[in-house]
Amino acid sequence: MAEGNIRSGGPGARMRDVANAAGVSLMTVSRALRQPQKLSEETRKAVLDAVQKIGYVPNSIAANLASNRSSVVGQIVPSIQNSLYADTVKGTADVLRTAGLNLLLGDSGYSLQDEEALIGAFLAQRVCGLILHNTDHTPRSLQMIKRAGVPVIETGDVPHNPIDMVVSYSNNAAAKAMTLHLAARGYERIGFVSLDTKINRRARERQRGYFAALKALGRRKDPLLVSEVGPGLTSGAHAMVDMMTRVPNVDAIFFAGDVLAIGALFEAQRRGWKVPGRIAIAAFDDLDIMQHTVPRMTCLRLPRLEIGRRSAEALLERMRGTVEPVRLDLGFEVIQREST
Amino acid sequence: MAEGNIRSGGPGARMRDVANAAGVSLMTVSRALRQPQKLSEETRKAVLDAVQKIGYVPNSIAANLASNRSSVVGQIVPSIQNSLYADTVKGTADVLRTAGLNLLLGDSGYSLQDEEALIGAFLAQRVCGLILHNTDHTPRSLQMIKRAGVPVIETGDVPHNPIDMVVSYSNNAAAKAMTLHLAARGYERIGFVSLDTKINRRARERQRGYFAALKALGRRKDPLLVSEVGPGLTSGAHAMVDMMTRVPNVDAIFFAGDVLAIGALFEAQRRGWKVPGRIAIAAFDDLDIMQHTVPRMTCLRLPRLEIGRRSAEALLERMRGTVEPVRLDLGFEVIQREST
DNA sequence: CTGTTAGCGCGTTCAA
DNA sequence: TTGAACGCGCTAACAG
Repeated sequence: MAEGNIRSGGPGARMRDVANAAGVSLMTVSRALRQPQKLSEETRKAVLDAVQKIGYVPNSIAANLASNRSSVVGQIVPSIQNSLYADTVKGTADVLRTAGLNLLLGDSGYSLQDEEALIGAFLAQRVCGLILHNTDHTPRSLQMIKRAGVPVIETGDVPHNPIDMVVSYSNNAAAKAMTLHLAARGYERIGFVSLDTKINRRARERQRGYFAALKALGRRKDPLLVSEVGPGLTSGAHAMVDMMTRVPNVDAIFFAGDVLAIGALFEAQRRGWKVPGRIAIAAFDDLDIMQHTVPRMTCLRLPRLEIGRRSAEALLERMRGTVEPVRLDLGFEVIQREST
Repeated sequence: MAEGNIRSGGPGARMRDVANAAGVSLMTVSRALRQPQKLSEETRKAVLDAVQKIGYVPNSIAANLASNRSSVVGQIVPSIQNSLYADTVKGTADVLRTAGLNLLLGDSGYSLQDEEALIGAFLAQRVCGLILHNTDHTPRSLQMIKRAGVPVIETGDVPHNPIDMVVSYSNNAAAKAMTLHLAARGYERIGFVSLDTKINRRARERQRGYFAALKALGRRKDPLLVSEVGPGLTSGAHAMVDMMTRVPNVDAIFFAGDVLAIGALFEAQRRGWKVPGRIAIAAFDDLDIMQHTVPRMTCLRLPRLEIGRRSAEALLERMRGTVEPVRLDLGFEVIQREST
């Protein structure tokens, strides 16, 4: 566990000191801070004045231990750098703040092993809830969570077998909807580019949604129109060029991952390919930038921030006693713009 | 303080249970987990087996209280959603993880009051260090930090009067360098757009750097060539159009904030303005996207990730006993591309 | 190498 | 409305 840590502060006034300064007992100070209405006005004022004067900062570590409560929520995202997750984290942080809770944040780097390690560390910190942007977990992760009995929110997809609560949208449904949308606009040969479906369930679900749409349309899967690439703008550019080389008459490509679509659009600009004249491009997620590119990008709008907010709220609900596990599908929206 | 929290877990095995199961004392279990080399191999193995079998998750809350150590670092950024800070957070998180430390993350929303509240909450959690992406703080913030005696890193600029440690680059120097660079490339009337300099010290320092460059060049400040706007792509677009309306012969604009430059570039594309023929555009920060736009964007490269990493490392150093406060200026780099 | 004792700073539970 | 005793789960400091 934690090694290179430090003595966490200098002298640091304790509650005892405040009690002495105010001429009351320990408990009175404790109450003044947590249940002010239970004290007479003058006592309360005396205590709070002493707190101010001494500059007392409560020790929530001790409070947690004594009360067996915690005021920290753990959230684990696949990548802090990815602005999509940043939105969700922001939503969570906002709601938690208003409730006086704090956020312990972890980056799993898309690795289930790392997620497991983080879950262990967070449970050791006795978080009062976990928000996982992932629906696959190692057996040990599941075991630890069950044993701890901590409320959990899964997010990022709708799992078939949720651990506890779910706040998300369906990758499958979203990808299917976009594919059908493109077909409805008259595109005949729609390519699909995503991240690695073997290690990334969200990518896999999106690909399944794409296939489901083809089936509904009575079209055949064409392996040449499906590709999986790494993350990043450059990947998107390459994927587009490769696919157009293999299948010259492809007329639309649906990029179901990160910033792939933007990379492709920029590459098309560089090569002077008309979008959507030569090739139509659709993206999965409505990043801010999608409505500023030239042409503006057709995409799906996912409730990123809302997922973070609702997740935190679901946790708060549970803490207030609701037992019914929240299972929310927040849906999505197809945004038609000029790129298709 | 924390209100709507929850009993943090079900039964949850304690160290006592492990001790019983392994037939040893409490301390032996504690040692097996934290100083394995101090135990005989067989004892250690017996204990660790028991830990596995029982599924024991240590209680770091209790450990913290008993040892007066903490394994949590607090980091406060102005905006989690801003990908610049996300990079820094990522750097911090990575280094902390390898050291077994955890990250308590806060979003101050650019407000000193909110920063103060977060600092209070983090100190209550007895964090073993603070990383603040800000060099201005309320008096109460400063007082709390001093009293707590916690190591602090300030980041995001080089403060004249650091609280403790600093890991950053100089906004002033960077802005000056870019302005000089533009002048050296032959631009005569260089505009400057930033965020609000009244509430944002980084913006202020950048503006000062721009003015310093003008002075060094023997050019006059022209108020019409200086503007302050809100954040966002749209702001950048408007700022450019406004400035070009006011000063038709402006030949370059240096956007010293967020994604302003990208918004401007897209607007130029929409209007069919040649970049840099009609107007040259330079950006402050080397977002990934800067090297993919058409034309690619001239910008400053700031050591975002490195700031996060080094900050965490400086904290670790301090915890290992180094008293000398780290004061690092990690510098920057001017990246010349086709937009200027 | 292992165990025992004492207490970290606070909240809970009672009694006053 | 206020206070005293006790213990949360663990580690430090010692003893063996």
